[in-house]
Amino acid sequence: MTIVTRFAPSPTGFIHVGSQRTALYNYLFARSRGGKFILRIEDTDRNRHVEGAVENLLETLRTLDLEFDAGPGKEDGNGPYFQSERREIYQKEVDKLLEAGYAYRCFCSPERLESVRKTQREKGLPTSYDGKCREIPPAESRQRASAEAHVIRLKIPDSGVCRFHDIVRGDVKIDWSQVDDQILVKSDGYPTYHLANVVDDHHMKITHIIRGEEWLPSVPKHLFLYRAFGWDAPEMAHLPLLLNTDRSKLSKRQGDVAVEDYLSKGYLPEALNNFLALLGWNPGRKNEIYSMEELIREFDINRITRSGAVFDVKKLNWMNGQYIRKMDRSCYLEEAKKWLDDVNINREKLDTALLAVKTSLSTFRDIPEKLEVFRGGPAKPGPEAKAILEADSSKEVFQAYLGEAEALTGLDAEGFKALMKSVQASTGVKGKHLWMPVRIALTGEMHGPELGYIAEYLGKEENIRRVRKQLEQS
RNA sequence: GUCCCGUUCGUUCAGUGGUUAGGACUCAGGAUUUUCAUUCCUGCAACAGGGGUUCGACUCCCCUACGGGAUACCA
Repeated sequence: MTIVTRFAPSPTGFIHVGSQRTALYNYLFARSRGGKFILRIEDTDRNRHVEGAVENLLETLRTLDLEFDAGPGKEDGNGPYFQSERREIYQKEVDKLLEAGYAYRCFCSPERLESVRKTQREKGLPTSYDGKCREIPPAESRQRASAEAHVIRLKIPDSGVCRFHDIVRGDVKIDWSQVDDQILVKSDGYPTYHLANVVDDHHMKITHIIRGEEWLPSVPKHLFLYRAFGWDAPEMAHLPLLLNTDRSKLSKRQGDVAVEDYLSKGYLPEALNNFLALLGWNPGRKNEIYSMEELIREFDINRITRSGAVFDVKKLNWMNGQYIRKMDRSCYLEEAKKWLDDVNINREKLDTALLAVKTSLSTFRDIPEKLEVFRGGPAKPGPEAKAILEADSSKEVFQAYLGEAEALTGLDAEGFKALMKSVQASTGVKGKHLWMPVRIALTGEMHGPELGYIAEYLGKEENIRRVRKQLEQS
């Protein structure tokens, strides 16, 4: 049997990182088993329609390298992949349900429903539809349907228990009495998620549903639908939720939740995938860094964790830094150049500067700040730095430095090292006492990237100018 | 309120009856380095509580507590 999974987001404008993980797991599972991964757009809520959301979604999925085998713009005969374009299909299917008595029309107003719920809650009863329209005779129902606003509801059994198996949760049982007569078709004629997802999953031959834990309580409704239609239900795996630091459901209030937010903050898609993959699953090895190929090779749906996972940015930062450090020279430079914030930097020697800060980055957005040391003149030294500059040995170093530097034709990192070596030889000053004064003379700071890079970036003339200026001042 | 799911270091993930309870992130200390960063080493730190079952429970069962989710003409 060919495995078919799907990612079925509703296009609300951006992809939640939780959704990214769901998509990723669906993708990994399908790929690891030689199956197919499908993208379906769940746009049945017209009130939540967001312009451009689908385009953005497709673009983000592309960036994340989660390629689907069928979906919008990639038809395979089972489409269309927008639910809004599948209304005739739902209509046809729901008619069968009506015919067979598994569903019924409900003419109750939203106001009445709200008041019913309210009294139920006050009495401590589970809130659910009270079944007022359940027993309207078919003929009368049909007649009223043409004139009155109505919805179509599922006729859930009122006793017994629904048992099912979930790959992540194991055996779960829910009393049918707890299950509501779910609305299948809204008064505007659009299907609800419950109807649409069952019908589509069947028609699209989905074999495994991998989705968030919030859907677990709805499973009986879906199972009832499969049974009513006479279809086999797919296997299911309900994923644990992603949480805020305080363990509440990951929300916008407490930080970024959109994939797009993280991308625009300079996180690499690969790092994001790697990080999210390990939130709720692990291959049982000590390693933490996995390429997409490795994730596909290692992924095992039976090793998915059951409890919610806090989205820990600190670890993401570390991991992203690992990915940045691992990038080869040209890839790194190409990416890094997208993150410059102004032109106040020597373009010709930009590469030198960027390479110099590579190991200190956790995201690409750190670049402008890290590049600070390269632009403008040296900073004004602090008290501690000043003390170092004023030491006698420092003056000796500066003098020797100038003498040696003048004779040079040019200055690169390599040449700088040689230069320092010979200054050390001629002055007898070494280690910290040798390097610190030079660092401070060149940058004004006591910390920063490797000095060789800085010297190379400044060039011979500027080196001499700054050191001379320092010597004259002290 | 009702139903469902969950609970191992601060975080994340291992560990499925007998382990000095392990790795990673964070944090602290140390080494390397011209500084910072990197890298490496070391350390701190956990089985929610109570009952069972068992010769023996982090591991199995029950209860409690706590956390989360669902209870929409949203998905």
